[in-house]
Amino acid sequence: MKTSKQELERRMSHFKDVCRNAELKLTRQRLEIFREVAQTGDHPDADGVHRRVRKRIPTVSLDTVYRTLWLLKDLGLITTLGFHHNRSRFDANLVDHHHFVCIRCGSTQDFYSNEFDALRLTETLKSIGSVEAVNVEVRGVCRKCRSKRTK
Amino acid sequence: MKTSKQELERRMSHFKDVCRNAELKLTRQRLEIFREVAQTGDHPDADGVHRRVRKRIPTVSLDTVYRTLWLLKDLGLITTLGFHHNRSRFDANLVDHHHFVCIRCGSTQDFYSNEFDALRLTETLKSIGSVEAVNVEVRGVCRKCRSKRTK
DNA sequence: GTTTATGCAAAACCTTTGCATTTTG
DNA sequence: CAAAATGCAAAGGTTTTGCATAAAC
Repeated sequence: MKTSKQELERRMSHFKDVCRNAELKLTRQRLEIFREVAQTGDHPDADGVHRRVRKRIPTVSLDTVYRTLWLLKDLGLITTLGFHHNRSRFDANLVDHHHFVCIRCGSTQDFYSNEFDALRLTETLKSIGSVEAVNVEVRGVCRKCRSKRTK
Repeated sequence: MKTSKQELERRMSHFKDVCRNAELKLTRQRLEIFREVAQTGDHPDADGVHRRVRKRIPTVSLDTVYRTLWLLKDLGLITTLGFHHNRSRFDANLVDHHHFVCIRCGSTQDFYSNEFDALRLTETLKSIGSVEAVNVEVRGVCRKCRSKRTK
């Protein structure tokens, strides 16, 4: 699901604010790299971001993409999610949400659930440590993959 | 939490059954690699398994450990879980459970929760695909790390 | 004895780092 | 102009692969 124009603009503007506040330079690379992650509904890896940003900035290098993505993570502008095929993947959706991961093709879709968000933390859990985030990962086979091999 | 003697024996015997069924050879390496994962309560990466197995079989190579771990996964005898520092981690606990991951040290602890297991799948979710497993990942700071830097 | 698994070494892969050059504020 | 970011190339770390040797059935 692609990000709406409105939401994208909100994210871009927040991104600029945070950069200015942190006295970070607003380079064309940073703008395009963030826009790419903020714009897409899937959860691209560094190489995917690089490939797409290169369409706008043909000379951008993969290491700049990596440096920028980790920087964005440090700034709290994006998060990382579980790997697939040994690659980190990035997500600019900061609203509480959960993931459906297809065990065949690895595609990940966001979904929302009041019930999942309302999960109470058990006593056992509290004794393990202090909780920062609860994320539900649902694994299964997505529609596309199901229709491919329906036996 | 270490696996009980009884449970370990159950796992070993299941492992042997599955191998025989698949006409796979029961080598000393396979036995010790599986035993190592089945025995421990933490969720070691390939290097960790290799290091520990080498105590019993000093000549075992890292690539055999990898090949065996992926084989065990294909056979459904172990599962992989989210990465930490770019390393795959392995888990022989096949009973429904959830994970607490420490965002500082990366240690992962299993926990059980009837409430979490009973999560109903919403309609939205059903439309995304068929569900195989629901896993809750709780991120936070574990007790050890909390006592280290209590500011 | 035949088939399969192992160990070795080298390759493949993703990610990070040092440094000269370019760009931003 | 000073400070910081980029691009390049090379290194670092994990995982995979080809092939001869060794082990299991």
